[in-house]
Amino acid sequence: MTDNRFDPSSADGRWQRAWNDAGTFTADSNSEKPKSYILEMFPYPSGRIHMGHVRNYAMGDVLARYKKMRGHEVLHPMGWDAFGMPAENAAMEKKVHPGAWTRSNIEGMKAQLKRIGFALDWTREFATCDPEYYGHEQSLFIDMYAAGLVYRKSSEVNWDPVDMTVLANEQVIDGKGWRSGAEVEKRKLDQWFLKITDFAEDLLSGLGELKDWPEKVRVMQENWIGKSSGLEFSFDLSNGEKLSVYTTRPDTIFGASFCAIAADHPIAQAVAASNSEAVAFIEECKRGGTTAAELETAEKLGFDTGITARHPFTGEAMPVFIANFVLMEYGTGAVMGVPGHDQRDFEFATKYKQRIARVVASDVSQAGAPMGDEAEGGDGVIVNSDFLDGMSVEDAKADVIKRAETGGWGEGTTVWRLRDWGISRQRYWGTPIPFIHCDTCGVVPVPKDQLPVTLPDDVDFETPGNPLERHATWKHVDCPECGGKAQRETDTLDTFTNSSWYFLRFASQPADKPFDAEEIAKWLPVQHYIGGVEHAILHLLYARFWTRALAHIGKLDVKEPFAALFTQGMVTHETYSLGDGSWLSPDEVRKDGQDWVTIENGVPVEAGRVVKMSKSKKNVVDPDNIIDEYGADAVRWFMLSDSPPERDLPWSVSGIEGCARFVQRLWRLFNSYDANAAGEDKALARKAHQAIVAVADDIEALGFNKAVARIYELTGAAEKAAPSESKNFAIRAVLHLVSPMMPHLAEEAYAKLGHDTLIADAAWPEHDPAMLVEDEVTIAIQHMGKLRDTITAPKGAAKDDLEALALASEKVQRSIDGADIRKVIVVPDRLVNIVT
RNA sequence: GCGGGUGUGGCGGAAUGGUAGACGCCGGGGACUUAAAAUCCCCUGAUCUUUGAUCGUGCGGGUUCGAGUCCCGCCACCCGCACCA
Repeated sequence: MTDNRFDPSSADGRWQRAWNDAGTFTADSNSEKPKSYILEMFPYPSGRIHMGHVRNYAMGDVLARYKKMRGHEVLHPMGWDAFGMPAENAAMEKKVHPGAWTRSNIEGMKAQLKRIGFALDWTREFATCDPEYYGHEQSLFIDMYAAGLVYRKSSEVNWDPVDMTVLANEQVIDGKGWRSGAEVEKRKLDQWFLKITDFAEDLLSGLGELKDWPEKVRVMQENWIGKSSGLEFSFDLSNGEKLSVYTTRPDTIFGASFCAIAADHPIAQAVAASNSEAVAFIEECKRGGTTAAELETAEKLGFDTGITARHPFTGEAMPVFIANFVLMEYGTGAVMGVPGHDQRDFEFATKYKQRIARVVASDVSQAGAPMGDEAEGGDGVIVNSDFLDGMSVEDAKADVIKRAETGGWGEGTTVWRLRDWGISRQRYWGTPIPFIHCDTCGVVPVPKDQLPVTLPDDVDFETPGNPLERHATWKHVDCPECGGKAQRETDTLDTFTNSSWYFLRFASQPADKPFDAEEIAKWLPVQHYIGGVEHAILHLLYARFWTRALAHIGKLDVKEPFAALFTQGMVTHETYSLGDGSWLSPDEVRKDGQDWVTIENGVPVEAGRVVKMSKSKKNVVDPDNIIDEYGADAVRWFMLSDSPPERDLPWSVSGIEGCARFVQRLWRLFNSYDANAAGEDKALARKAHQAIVAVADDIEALGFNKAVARIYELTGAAEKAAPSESKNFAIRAVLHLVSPMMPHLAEEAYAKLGHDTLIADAAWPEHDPAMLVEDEVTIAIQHMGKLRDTITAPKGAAKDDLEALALASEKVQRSIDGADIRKVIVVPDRLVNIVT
């Protein structure tokens, strides 16, 4: 260690050990201090920490360290979302056990995280594949079962033929498996479900209170829950049956000219039983693609069943079609067609020559106005609708619902897009569902004293499918109730279950139960939850649901687990390709003048778009290599600089070099500290006090890029100043302000200044409010709103004085050029604007 | 189509309706050095007739003494959702 250079390779590890040995970041639940729970979404142990993790955790780390400096007891834990398919895929490809693969990844990634110096409480670390953790999860699942929140039903599932597993609706993207990309098939299986729909209303209304969540995420969840209200009612059919339909526009009922049912609607199936043309049509419907582009262009197709439906008011007989645009899964799987006021119905009616009537108009006088070439969805008054004529859309909706309910042929209902959460997975590497199937007793929960139901180790992945299913002995057990021969459930829980309550286990981890409600109450809700926006719907909705469900069954007194959510942007990097579709990694190319060439043989390379770092594009930069070269603090600083945290951050070599230079620049500044210096430098002292306040405000608002800029400014000012007491104060301020971001450098300098305590334990510097105000200000002088001059005036100068000073300016007089002054606007301490 | 977001120098980006471009990167010039690295200093939105002026925050209007910021109407790009009745 020399005075002129800070050496991260020696200092980083030394301070990391010091924090570890002192237990600096171990959270004390019994502390009297105000508590802060700072959490970043825990990683899946895929193998390596990537830059996205580093950025995510650097943000949380600054918050955690800052809160600690502000006198809070901080809980900032870390663990591993360790169940999941990649481990099984690795098992198949590399012939390693999923557990061994996962454990070794955890070990490596933990070492990587430690090298970055995060202020984490490692005493609370766990992996979701620990039997202790998933055993408690099984216990909670059994509790939910007892409370009626878990049920089984035979249902058609999305079957991924490659991964050999069931997928949740959310895991099916454009009809393909989210991981394998394989075309998803439909299969009927007995499945386990969680009743998330019981909480639909609550999950929706709760969003309104999440003021510190991004608007975007709340809207996405709102759309996902998809509440709509309308009328469900039945048509009498010509074959004697009834057809139930759902509509959000009962006010347009007089505009109905046909009915349409889904291809897999029971009535459609019945028609198909005796009609081969109907069979062919239904087949065709099922073949249709489900991608956005296909749906956009897909023609509305229908098949006339020959059945008619009787209009409840007019008695008109309306044809019933099987139609390709009606979904069995939503509403009743059948709709009334109102072509005048629904675009899909309009297209359908145009093709199949159905009546297109106007029943809503801008004004009663427009009742006879012809329809245009598309449906009219707008508001207006009801026309051509008998007793509804002249009513507003809203009034007519209410009136029709009332008449239906009075007449007993329908009722006002709420329909949700949200479905119950199918949690069965035909997979090995997950939490075993703790139930036993007995021929005599049915489905029986595993007694709690027999938990955890652990995964067997001796499994093979040579054949596709679920290893638990074909294990020789694992599933064969005695029934806990009758003692007869029975079989274990071989499905495991969806991995999203594991991440639905891990934040509770971090806060409280007793051995004998999942968590302690009183301990939870000390920490929850999480004050800052930080992670990627890709979890906006699934993980965050499921976690909100679990928290509510556990509160509902009396395990908790918390409803919303995450008070504030922050979704950070991605780390991006330029891409390099040879132009033939193959990608090159950043360390295979170099810059040759303005162009890029390969290092190996100088072949020209195309520099492509700046996109998220990904293995497939090979534009990945490994944090370990960067830390080796520049040290942890430079990487942390880069992750926080420049881009606002919610936006993407483009990685660049010159950027990290700049950060590393700044580390050394700070080191030189800290070394210029002269304990014997005397005298005041009021301007510098003022800047330091202002920075103390501004950086704190910026960090609290998660404006890390702005905090960084202010630290640069204060650093620059301190560097230029001559030695003085004020300069020393400014240096100490910079040291403290930068310590959450560059903790290693800060500790090293803090020790060098003679402290034998850790700066991590130090308090945020105090500021003097009197020092925040300047005593001189620069006043802008404008003529007609255009800047003409600036003057320096004492802070708080009188308006008249400022006006006089402004008019005395030669530049201003030249600009006015003798014109009549009509008005002078004076904004104290800001500007003077002369209007002529 | 619906919903949300974003548009400011060569780049990332600052700016309670009040001096647009803070801060960083890149680039240019200089100092130190035998030389290099490191470091330090200066310049760096555009244009012009350059001690100064004009233009300039996606485009077109408006409100205002004053608009990147507020209002109206557009455009482009990004993200999410989607035959959801």
